[in-house]
Amino acid sequence: MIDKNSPLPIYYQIQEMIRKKIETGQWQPGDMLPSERIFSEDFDVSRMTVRQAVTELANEGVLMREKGKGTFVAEPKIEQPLQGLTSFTEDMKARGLEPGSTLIQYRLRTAPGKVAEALQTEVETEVYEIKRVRLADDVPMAYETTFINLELAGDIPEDVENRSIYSFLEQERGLKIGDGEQTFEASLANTEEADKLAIEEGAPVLLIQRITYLEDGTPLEYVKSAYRGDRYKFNIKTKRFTK
Amino acid sequence: MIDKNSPLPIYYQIQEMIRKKIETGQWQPGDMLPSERIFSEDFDVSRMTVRQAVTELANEGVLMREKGKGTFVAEPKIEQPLQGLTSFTEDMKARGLEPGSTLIQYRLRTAPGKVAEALQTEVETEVYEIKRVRLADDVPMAYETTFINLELAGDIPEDVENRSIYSFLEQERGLKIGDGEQTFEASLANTEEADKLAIEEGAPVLLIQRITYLEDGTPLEYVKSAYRGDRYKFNIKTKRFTK
DNA sequence: GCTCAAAAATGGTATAGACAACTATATTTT
DNA sequence: AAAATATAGTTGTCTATACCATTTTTGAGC
Repeated sequence: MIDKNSPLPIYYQIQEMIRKKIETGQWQPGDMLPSERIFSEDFDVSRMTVRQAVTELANEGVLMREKGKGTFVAEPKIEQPLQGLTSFTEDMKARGLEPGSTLIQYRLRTAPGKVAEALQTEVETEVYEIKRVRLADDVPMAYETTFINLELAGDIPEDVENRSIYSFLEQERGLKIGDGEQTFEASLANTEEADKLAIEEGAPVLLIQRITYLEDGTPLEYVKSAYRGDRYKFNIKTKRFTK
Repeated sequence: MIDKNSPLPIYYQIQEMIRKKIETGQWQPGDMLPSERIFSEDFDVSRMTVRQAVTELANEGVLMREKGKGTFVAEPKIEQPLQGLTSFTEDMKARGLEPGSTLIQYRLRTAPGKVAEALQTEVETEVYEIKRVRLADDVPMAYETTFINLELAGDIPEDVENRSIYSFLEQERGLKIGDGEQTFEASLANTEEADKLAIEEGAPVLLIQRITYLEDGTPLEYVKSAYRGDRYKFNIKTKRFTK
């Protein structure tokens, strides 16, 4: 199970082993892991090496340590998805609403200046421009324009409207999504937004812009969304880093 | 500098020492730190103890390690502070603006229903209610109402207006701030907000509500802020957790 | 059964040392 | 002068051990 001759560090192998046990459900949330001493005996490694593996997982929130008690599989916090980066689809589901979508525009074009800048490409780069009205329980919730780098994403079928682009790119294209940057801003609905969202011009809208990066740091998509101010609140959990 | 008889762990003392050197500018971004071996000799501690201190700081992004080269003070990524939970004061400084504050109201009162709920206390609980206009380079940026549990925070001097409440509570009260929950919402300025922010009634405002928790999970404060929509964008970096 | 004290088990901190992998510099060889 | 080689310095990984603080379990005595 642990290969001391592997080029991969032992602590890393232990980490992956633990992750797998949790992923496959062999270890359930709340379950106590073998103690560090047991671990080190079973794998014939030093306890400090086990700790190096467990410490990282504890920092990630996968495991919970309690002095004198043991190390446990952490509960998958229900709100955790919103802690990070979510698609509209995932967001609405987490709120108990049925996500939907109406495709307004779907085309390939060269990247506008701001988009090229955000995606760190040239203005000649071909990008998808996808405009959708996003529905929650069949009521307009947001008007969203997505720009995706064609080179990275490959062909995107036009029927994305009813599924999460994220899950499509992850499952069909094997892209690994990493971090994202978002900005939030309050504004008033312009004519187009008011029309698509079925609200009055000048009604409050929450503008969210997001740049999504792959795990290697390459910008994948740039999304501008206008959410109805009267129907949508964005929730996020944040962690304080000591200065 | 390092006290082996202190109740605080040695690695923690080293951590704080490094932080202070960076904060005070004695160590500048890009500077190379003394090597781990030098550190361990100078402080007469084991190298592993030094590593424990440095590892955490590297994880936080304060330091950068490069194998074969050394450990360096990380560039203070402009957006990084906003990755976590920041006070208005810290936020504005990170944007290169001079934070200021005008005290509008400062009193003790029993907690209103929503506040009691957010702070997980009873409505009879005494809380501070502090209303402040927050300035950036002397221009109104946000109108903020803070509720803080008296029992947890103890007496708060009235001159908080010119400092960060966070830093006061951390430094003077020894409270350790943990996570926070925030909601973002677009709205239109009501009469009071318009007056305090020197904008028109009905102008767009970004409403941010935040509950701040201590490390042990106890709610410490509940803050409602109205930011000028024409002057403020909230930036955040988020990380995607695999489902 | 109950209580209290002792023992065992657990994670937290710390040591002293070893070798590996990588980088930069100095030195030698060509 | 250029290239190859050695050398020193750095972080990365790992070992074996020790003691501490907290929690749980055990067991003796009642």
